[in-house]
Order: sequence, then structure tokens, then C-alpha cells
Amino acid sequence: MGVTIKDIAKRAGVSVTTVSRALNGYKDIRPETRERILRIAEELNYRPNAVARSLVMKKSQTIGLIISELTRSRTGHDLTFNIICGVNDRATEAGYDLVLSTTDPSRQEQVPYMELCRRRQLDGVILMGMRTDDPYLKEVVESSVPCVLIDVPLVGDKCGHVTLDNERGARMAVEHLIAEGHREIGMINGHAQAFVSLERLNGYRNALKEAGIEYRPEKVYFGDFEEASGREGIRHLLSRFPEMTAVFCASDTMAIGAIRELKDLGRRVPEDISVMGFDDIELASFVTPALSTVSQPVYEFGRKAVDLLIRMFDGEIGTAEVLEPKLEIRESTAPPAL
Amino acid sequence: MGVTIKDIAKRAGVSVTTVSRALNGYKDIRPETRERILRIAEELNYRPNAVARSLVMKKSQTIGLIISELTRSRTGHDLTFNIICGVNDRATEAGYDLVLSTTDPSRQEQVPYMELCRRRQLDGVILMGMRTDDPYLKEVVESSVPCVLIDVPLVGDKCGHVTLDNERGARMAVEHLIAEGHREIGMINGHAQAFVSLERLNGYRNALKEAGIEYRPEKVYFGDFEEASGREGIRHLLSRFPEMTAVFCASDTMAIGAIRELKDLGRRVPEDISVMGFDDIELASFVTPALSTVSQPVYEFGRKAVDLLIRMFDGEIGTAEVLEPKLEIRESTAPPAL
DNA sequence: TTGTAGGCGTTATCAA
DNA sequence: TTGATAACGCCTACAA
Repeated sequence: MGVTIKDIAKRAGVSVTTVSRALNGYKDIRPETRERILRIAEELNYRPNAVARSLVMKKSQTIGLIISELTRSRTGHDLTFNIICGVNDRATEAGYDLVLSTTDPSRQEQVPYMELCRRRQLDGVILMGMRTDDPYLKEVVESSVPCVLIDVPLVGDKCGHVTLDNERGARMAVEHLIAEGHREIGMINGHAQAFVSLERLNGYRNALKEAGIEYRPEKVYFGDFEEASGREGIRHLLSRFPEMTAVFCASDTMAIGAIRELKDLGRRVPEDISVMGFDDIELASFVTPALSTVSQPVYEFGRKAVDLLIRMFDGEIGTAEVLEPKLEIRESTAPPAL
Repeated sequence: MGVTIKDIAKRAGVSVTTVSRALNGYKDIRPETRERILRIAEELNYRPNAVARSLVMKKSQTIGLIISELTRSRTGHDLTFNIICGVNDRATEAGYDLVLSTTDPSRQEQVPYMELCRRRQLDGVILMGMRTDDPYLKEVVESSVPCVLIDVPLVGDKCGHVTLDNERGARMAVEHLIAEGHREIGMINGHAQAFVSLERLNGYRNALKEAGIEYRPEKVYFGDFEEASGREGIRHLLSRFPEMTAVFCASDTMAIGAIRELKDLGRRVPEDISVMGFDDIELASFVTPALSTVSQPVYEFGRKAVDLLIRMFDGEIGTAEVLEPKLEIRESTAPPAL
């Protein structure tokens, strides 16, 4: 079907070796023959067969993007999508193809991600959406194929990660609330199986501490990043701490849930209570009131992940890429009423 | 590095042929040897090398998902993402890997998508985001690799598509407006290079016609699906037809733009003017007022696309899969004021 | 500067 | 029921 170097060789009256050399830009070849071969390749509209090449080179020029529970959670959509874009753009620029794959906790047991790597001879892998209790995690670190984790702070010889300075982001958010005069600040956190939850909690605590405000664990509700848990969280917190004037949420989705619940409860945002989100998803600026939040450069996450991976291909060891958050103050936060 | 059938053969004291047969479930093999081989494969943690297999089988068990301008337009994100999910889920179920690829109009010239197909020996391709004037279109139809187009109504021997009944969707939307009592209805359409724009325009015209309302081309503004053009569109229309009491937009994003512009103009939605969207993106139910719109089963688009592709692998010819829209009435539409 | 030969891991065609 | 042997398309010593 397709044109092969054999066809070119025949037509050019040389051996396949020579064709291969010419095509791959080797210099031990007479300029004339080289020209001729290139011309013929052009004429025949030759395209190298990446599959055959991969087989012999043991490199596929392909990186895998493995996403845990792609479809499942509604929350991550915006984030996930932008990371995909970043990964895709950078990979394309660098001449790599991208294979997309997903795992469910259930499916993971049976078909570990390493299988994909070996099966397709992936040069490297980017993983996102993994929980701290994910059975894959150890497999990843021990693995011999270079991998980059998103939001999982592991570093190894051939394993790096890119993440946000989540502690700092959370701290900035709470500091802002404090600067506006709040002192009774609750937190609706993500689930404890996400690294970012822990880090954001630290940021919350540190901000309180610096301001001389006592940290009380009961003021932190653990949700699951989704809207419903934002609603539950705010009700839970409010029933116990009616004096609360502000709440910091570990995701915009939960913040939106909280705002909606507050509306149902007849409380005004931000007049009665300020709500701060995290992520800066597209929705954040469209809801009413527009959400104050912490913005993460997610598209950049994707690009950096590919960069890091490629550097590991070139022999570097894994590193941690920590990107900076940015505070995005909109309408859902304000000084507390007197 | 990896375990190959050769290793298994050696260990089992048989030839690679036998191993291959055993592994692939051929039946002309003695049960004992078969068991033994399987056991050894298990012990050695053997994984077939898909690359080698692809080379000889001339099939890669891989389908390509090619998206035009993935990053570029903000509009399609939600739609695009859900289609990706659908494609991914169905492909995984069916045992296909997915390679993601994007094209820019600029890049398209140099690296036609066919190259990817040949390079990676893709079994088939799903294309989305293509415009009617896309130079690729003819390449696609002429191509020998099976392909499925999203929202481009082409059918061929090895080419099918999945789309929405856009005419019907638009008609339903406008009929609803008419049923509520509107007679002065404008339209903010997408750009003319999208097939869906044409079909939605037809739906708008047909609904008017059936209701005995004169169709006037000047009442249709051609935008580009993005928010800004929704703002422009509504201003343009309103300046010419101040009597307008409702507007039908060919995308939610434009509808949201229109609503925002109306707010800036001091007009209330839906009291002063009703706004109907199209797509039912996530945002639609979160904005204020919540958007009345036409919902498309995008996730299903993705799944159907893969289904269709696989059927073509099995010898069927390309067909058209037309899915049904659903009206989603929320708060942005209401009967006109007297 | 060029060609020969071998191999990458699999499957497939024939014999045996 | 099994095993040589030859592909698949490409790359790379090694030889010429």
C-alpha cells in the first residue's frame, strides 16, 4: 500500500541502506545520490513508517497521557481540559505524538498503566488525577519509563512532577480574607486522598497562625471537590460556627456549591459571608457573584510536564516543577459586616 | 528489556510459532502445551508488543482523534471535552488506543492529517472542528482510511459522520419562543463556515414560516460562536430592530455574551427580551439568569463516532448518525411583555 | 561512498 | 499438533 524505502531504493537504483541514510541526514553519502533520493521520496510522497521505526529503535516518539477517572468527576473538567491542551501543544511542537488513556480505580487492578507503556513502547508518561492511596503510585515510581506526575509530589530518578505551590496559594487566599478583616474563617477542603488538600490545609493554617488566629480543626470540613460537598460543607460549618464570616474552599466547584446553598439559606454573599474558591475555572468568573479565587496556570502545567519529560529522555533526573498561584479577587469576598 | 515470545518459547521448549498460537487462542494446539505456555507467560509477566504486532498485521488497534484548533477557540471547550470523553470511553471498551492530534489551519498545509494516519498506521480517524472551507475536507473523503466526521455532513464509502439534527433543534427553540408569544425574533448565528450554522438557520426560518411570520435576512447576524460576537450581535440587531422581543443564538457562549451586553444596556432578561442559546454547555445552567437552550448529547457523539468507525472496520459503508436535540427551558426566556 | 546482512517482536504460510 | 521460514519496514554494524 504505502511507499517504503524499498520502493525508493529500487527507483533510485541504490540499496535501502543508502536510502535510509539519505533520509536520515547522514553525511557519508554523495550529495548527488542524496539529492536524487530525496527527490524521489518527494515524488513518491514517501512517509516513514513510525511503527517499523519504533520497533527497531525501541523508541516510539510517543508519550502517554494517563488520566485517572477522566469522565467520572465533573469537577476537574476545566482543569483537565486545559492540561490536555498544554500537553498536546508542547508534545506536538517537540515532535511527539500523544496517546490518551484513562484508568478507573476498578480497571486499574486488572490493567496496570505499565502495560500500556510496554505495549505501545511509550517513551514516557504523564499521569494526572491520582490519589495518594492509588495502588499505581508505587508502580509508577519503581517503573523504568520516565514519568511526570501532575499534583503528586514524588521525585525519583526517572520520575518528576509539576504542581502548584498549593500552600502558598491557600495562604494568599486566607491572608486576603484576614486583610479584609475576617477572623472567623472556615475551610471546606477536598478529600484527604489528594495531595493538594493537605497542602492547601497547611496554607490555611499558616495564614491563621501568622495572623495570631487560633486554628481549630473543627472548622475544616472535608468534602470531595464537588459541588454537593460544598453545599454540605457550608451547612455543616455554619450550624457549628454561626459566627463564621468567611469560608475558604479548596475548589471553585465547592465554592459555587457553598454560594448556592447560602442563597437557599437566605444568606447573602459577600455581605453576610465571604466565599473564596480555588482553581479559577472558567465558571468562576461567570457565576453571580463572580468568584474570588486562586488561579493556577493549568495550561502551563501541561507544557511543563512535557518539557520535564523530554529532559528526562535526555538523561536528566526527575525534578519538581512548582508553579506560582495568583490571587483573583472578584465579587464573592468583601470585608465582614460590623 | 521486555519479555518476548522468544523467551517464552525457550523456556517452554517449543517454537515461537507455537507460543504465538497459544497466546492468540488458536485451537490447533495440545491443551497441555497451551496451558504450559500460558502459565509461563504469566510467570514471566509477558506483555505482547503492540508495535511489532502492528507492523505485521498492518493494523494498529489505534484510532486517531483529530481536533481542529483545540486550544484556539474558547467556545468549544465543554463540547470538545465531552466528545473526547465519549470517544475515549468507547474506544477503551472496544480495545482501541487513542491518539490525540490537533491541527491548525496554518499547520494543516504542511502536515496533512493523512500523514499521521500513515505514519502511525491508524486504523481509523475521527475528525472534529472542521470548517466547510477546510482544505482537508477533500483529502478526508478521498482518503482510504475510514473516518468519521463530527458535525460535517459527508458520507462516503469509508466516511461517515455523527451530528445533531440541528435544523430540528433550532426549530424547537424558535417554536418555543413563538409559543410563548414572541413574533419579533432575531437570530445570532455562528459563522457561515460551519455546517451547523446553516442548519440552525434553516430551523429558524422554518419555525418562522410555519408560524406565518415573515423571514427577514437582516434579522440574522453572523457571529463566530464566541462571546464577543454575541455582544456585537445583540447590539447590531437591537439598533436595527428595537421591536425585537427575543433572540435565538446559535451557541450558548454567544447567548451569554448577548445577555451580558443587554445587562450593560440596561435591558432585563427575560422581562425585556428573551434569549435562547444552543449547546447546553455547563455554564448555561450556572449563569444568571440560567440559560434556556438546546441540549446536544455530546458525550454520545463521541461514543457513536467510535461505534461507526468500528462498523466501517468491519466492512460497512459510511452512514450518517443524526442525534436528537432536547429543549432545556430555564430562566432566560419568557413571554414578551405586553 | 555504498551495499550486505542481521535483527527488532510478531504473525502467517507451509511443511512435517 | 508443531516447527522452520519468511515476511512487515526500518535501522545499523560491518564489509567492500
